[in-house]
Amino acid sequence: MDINQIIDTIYPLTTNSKNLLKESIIKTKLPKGHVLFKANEIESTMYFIKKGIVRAYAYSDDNQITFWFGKEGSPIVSMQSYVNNQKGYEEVELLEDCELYALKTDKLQQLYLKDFQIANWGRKFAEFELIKSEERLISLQFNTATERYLALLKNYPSILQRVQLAHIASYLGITQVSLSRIRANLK
Amino acid sequence: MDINQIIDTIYPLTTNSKNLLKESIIKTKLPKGHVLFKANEIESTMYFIKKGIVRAYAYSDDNQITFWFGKEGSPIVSMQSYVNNQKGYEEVELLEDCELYALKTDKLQQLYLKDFQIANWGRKFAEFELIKSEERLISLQFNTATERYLALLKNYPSILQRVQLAHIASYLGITQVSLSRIRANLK
DNA sequence: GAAACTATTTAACAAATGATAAAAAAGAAA
DNA sequence: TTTCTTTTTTATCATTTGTTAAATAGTTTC
Repeated sequence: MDINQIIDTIYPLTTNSKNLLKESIIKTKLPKGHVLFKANEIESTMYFIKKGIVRAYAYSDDNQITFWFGKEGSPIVSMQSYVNNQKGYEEVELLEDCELYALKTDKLQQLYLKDFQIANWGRKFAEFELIKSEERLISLQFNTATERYLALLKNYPSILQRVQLAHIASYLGITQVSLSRIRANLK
Repeated sequence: MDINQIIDTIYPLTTNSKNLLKESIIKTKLPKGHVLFKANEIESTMYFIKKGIVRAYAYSDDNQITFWFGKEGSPIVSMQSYVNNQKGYEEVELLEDCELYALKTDKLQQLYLKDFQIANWGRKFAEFELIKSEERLISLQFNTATERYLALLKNYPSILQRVQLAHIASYLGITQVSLSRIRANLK
């Protein structure tokens, strides 16, 4: 997905502001398995996914628990770093070879204080992420594991081809054994 | 909690911008039991809580499931209305007599496009709500019901004195019977 | 293709939670 | 206080999910 489309979907900018923003964005390629963010670090870069799929996870005891998947068009941000300049708890791993757009967050913060349009773009960015977060929260709190699994397949049919079931299970808040059982019962 | 403090905690504004924002804010009192937001409506007002406590809930079949508590200083917003001008799924009920600051969201949207400071204020507002939503999501996905109950008590010790256990149970994602059992086991 | 490795499923039992009903406790009203 | 109502707890049994271990299926490497 092209960077122009990604930017405009969030909030359409005038040519001037858009160029200002794009000046700070660099395209990069990184291989499958690369760990983009590490836990307990302040991340200075955010990304948008041009091509590929990634997961964010955190450790609970020794277990990795996946709590987010990103695909084409998704932003990759460590929210604690982005918002509060503090260490985050999450790690982000590339599940496929990826093409990413990289953006230094300190540059973005400067633009927020300099450019009116970009400030509103940043507002809409946070608002849309908030909507997504709320939807996921409601789904975790209201629906059973089976319902969440079916909803995930509906919203993202190709995920089974792209992501291991172990990651999907922890994303759903259950063990892999439980997911296997759920899948067996659906047949 | 005073409106100046609420505004400044989100993002400190210059006197000018702050007055502009405060011009659109009206103080109101509403009684315990009042339903502030109804499901399937576009809400045109957002609030900040000066005094009191409220809950947001949605229906799952015939059951009300509480997914958020607001207390002094909290904003009350129907996110779907606020962000997308669409109907929300939530209802908001006052659990105590409340003093609220009311703000018409269309006025706020106008200010976002007119005042640079207020645009950045709105950005920080969404960012902080996003941080809170992510924290809650992680807690639902990573922790057991017992852990979530203990964390709630720690973060909000007076909640037991102010909110019925039935609301707390559904907030934790369990039945009231389960919560009773957890409380009994902790003794 | 065989061996080695990884991912997924199945099995068996334990622990946690749900559902329903009833009892007990707490609070409100007469 | 006494009664009535609401809230919370307890008890019982069903269902779901967790844990551990083993079996099967799928991939990669030589």
